[in-house]
Amino acid sequence: MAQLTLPNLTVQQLEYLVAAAEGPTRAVAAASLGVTPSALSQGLAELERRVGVQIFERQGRQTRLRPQANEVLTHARRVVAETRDLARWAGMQRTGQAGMVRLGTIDAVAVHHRAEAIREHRRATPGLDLRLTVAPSGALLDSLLVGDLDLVVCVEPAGLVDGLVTSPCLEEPLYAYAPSDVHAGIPAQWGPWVTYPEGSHTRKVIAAGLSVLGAPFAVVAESNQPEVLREMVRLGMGWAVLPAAGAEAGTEPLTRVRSRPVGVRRLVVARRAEVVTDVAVDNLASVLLGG
Amino acid sequence: MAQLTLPNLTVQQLEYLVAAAEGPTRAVAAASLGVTPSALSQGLAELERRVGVQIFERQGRQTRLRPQANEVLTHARRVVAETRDLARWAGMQRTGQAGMVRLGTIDAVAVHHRAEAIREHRRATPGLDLRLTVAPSGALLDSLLVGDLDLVVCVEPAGLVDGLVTSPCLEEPLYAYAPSDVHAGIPAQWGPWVTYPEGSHTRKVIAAGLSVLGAPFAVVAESNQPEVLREMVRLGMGWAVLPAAGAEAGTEPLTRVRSRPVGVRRLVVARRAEVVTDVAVDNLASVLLGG
DNA sequence: CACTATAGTTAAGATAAACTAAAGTATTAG
DNA sequence: CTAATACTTTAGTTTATCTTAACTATAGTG
Repeated sequence: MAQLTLPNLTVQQLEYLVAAAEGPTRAVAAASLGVTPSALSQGLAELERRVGVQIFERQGRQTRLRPQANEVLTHARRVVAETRDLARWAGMQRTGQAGMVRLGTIDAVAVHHRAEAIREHRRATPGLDLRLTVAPSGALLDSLLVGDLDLVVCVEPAGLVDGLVTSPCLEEPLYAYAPSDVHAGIPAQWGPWVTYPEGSHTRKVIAAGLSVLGAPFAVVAESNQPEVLREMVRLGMGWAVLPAAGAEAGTEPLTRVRSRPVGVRRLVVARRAEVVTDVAVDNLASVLLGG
Repeated sequence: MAQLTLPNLTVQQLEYLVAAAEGPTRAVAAASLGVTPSALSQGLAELERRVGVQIFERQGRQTRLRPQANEVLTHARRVVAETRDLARWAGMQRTGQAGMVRLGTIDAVAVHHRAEAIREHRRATPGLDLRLTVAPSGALLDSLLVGDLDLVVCVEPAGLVDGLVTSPCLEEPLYAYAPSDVHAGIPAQWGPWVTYPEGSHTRKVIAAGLSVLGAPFAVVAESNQPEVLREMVRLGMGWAVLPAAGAEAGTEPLTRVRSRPVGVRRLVVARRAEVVTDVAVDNLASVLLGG
C-alpha cells in the first residue's frame, strides 16, 4: 500500500482558515487572531500549498473561499474543535481536576479519620477518577512501590523505605480493651490477646507498648480488621489493643481497661520518590495531610 | 468568554506520537517515519511541551507512554485519520475524480451527440458531482459568464465573447423537412416555417442557409425544442430545418426534402477564460471534444 | 480622469522551529 | 568490566513564520 505522506498542517493554519471563513474580510479575521493581515495571508497561502487544492479565489478586491474549500473548512473546524477539547482536558489535567489517582489506605483512615475528607475531595473534583483501595499497611506499601498505587496512607514503616517518601499525617492512640465480664487487674495479668497478624505494623507498636507496661503478649486469634477484633473481644475470646475509633464505635462500644493509651501508631502519607509531580496526587496528598 | 489559545500542534507531531505508540521502540518508529531518532525525540518533546501534560516517562532505558497519554493518543489518531481523508480527497480533487462540474449543453448534445460520453464519464468518475443543465445556447453562455456554469457545449456564437474561450466540437448538418402530405417543389416555394425563436443561434444559421437557396423564411410558429418542431411538421403546421438527430428519431421519423443539408451549425465547447485550471473541468472538456 | 481608501499580496529581515550528525547518559546483557 | 541498546543533548544548518514596509489592484468620489 502506498505510503501516502500527509500534509503537515498546523492547528494554527486551520485556525486561520476558520477565522478567514468567519470574518467578513481578512483584515478583520487577522485582527481577531491578533496577527497582521500579512501573517494571515502567508499562513493561508501555505495551507493552500500544503493541501494542494485551490481554496481561495480573488473576486474584485476580496479573496473568497472557493466552493471546494468547504471540504477543507469542515476539516479545519473539526480539528480546531477537537484541539480545543484536548486543551481543556490538558488544563484540567494540569490543575488536578481530571485524571486518575489510585489511593490506598488502611481501614481506619478510609472509614474514620479521612472518610469525610475523601468524600469532600471527590465531590469537589468530579472529573477526577479517584480509586480507593483498603488494605493493611504492608500490602499498601508494596503496591505503591510496584506502581499499582499512587498515594498511600498507612502506619509508619519501621525504617526508611527506598524509593518512597513519607510525611507524618496523624498520631493515633491505641487503648487496651477487655471482655466485659473480665476484671481488669495489673498489666502482668492481662490477656490473652486477639490482635493483628504477624508482620503487621500496628502489631509491632502494640507489642512494644505492652512490653513497656510489663504485660504478657499471648496471642489466641488474629485478624487485620479492627471490627473483627472488637467482636472477638465482645465474645470473650480475648483482650485487644485497638484505636479508639475502631473499638468504641457501633451500638455496643468497648470500654478501655486503662484511660491512658498502650501505644501510639503514627500514620503517614506515602508516595513514590521518583515520580514526576502529578498535581492531582499532590492535591489529594495535601487534603489528606491537612484535614 | 476566555479566549483559550490553542496549542499549535502539527500533523507531523501527531504522526510522531502515533508511530511512537505503535512501534516497539522509538528507533523503530523513527525509521518507519524516515527520520532520525533524534528528530523523533525532539518532536515528541515539543508535542509534550505544547500540550502541557506529561505524556512520557522513562522506564529503564525505554521511554513509555504514561496512562494519561491515552487521551492525547486518541486525539492524535483521530486527527491523523482525518488528515489522511483530507489528503485523499485533495488527491482526487487534483486528478478531477472528485469535485463538482456544472455542465450546460443544448438538447441535441445531451440527448444525442454526447449522451453516451456523459453517461460514461459519470460512470468512470463516481466521485464527481456532475450537474447537467439543458438550455438554448444564448442562455448557456450567459450562465457561463455569470459563473453559474463551468462548461458549456452550444452553437458557436457569432463573434468572440469576451471572457470565454471556445473550442470547436462538432459540426451538425441541418436538413429541411416538410409535412408528409406536401409535395417538395423548388426552394422558392418552400415554407411556411416552424423554427427556433428569434435570437437563437441555430435560427441564424437556418436563415442564412435558406437565403442562399433562395427560399423564403416565413415563420408561423416557434419553439426551442427540436422535438416540438418535429411534431409541428408532422401535424402539418409547417416546414422545419432541423438536425437529423432530432428530426429522424422516434417511431415516425420525418424524411428530408433534400438530401443535402440546408446549413451546418458548428457546436463548440466553451469555458471561462479567467478561471484557474480545474482538472475535473479539463477532463470533461476533453471527453466532450474527443468523443 | 485623477485621487484616495480599501483589500490583500509580496519582499526583506529577524526570530523561532526542526532537522541531521555527533557526542553524551543511562540501562541492560554477557 | 565491557559492549550494546535506547534515548537525549548539543551544535550547526535549513526551513518556517512573523513583522514592517512597499506594492498591486479594485472601488468609490469628485
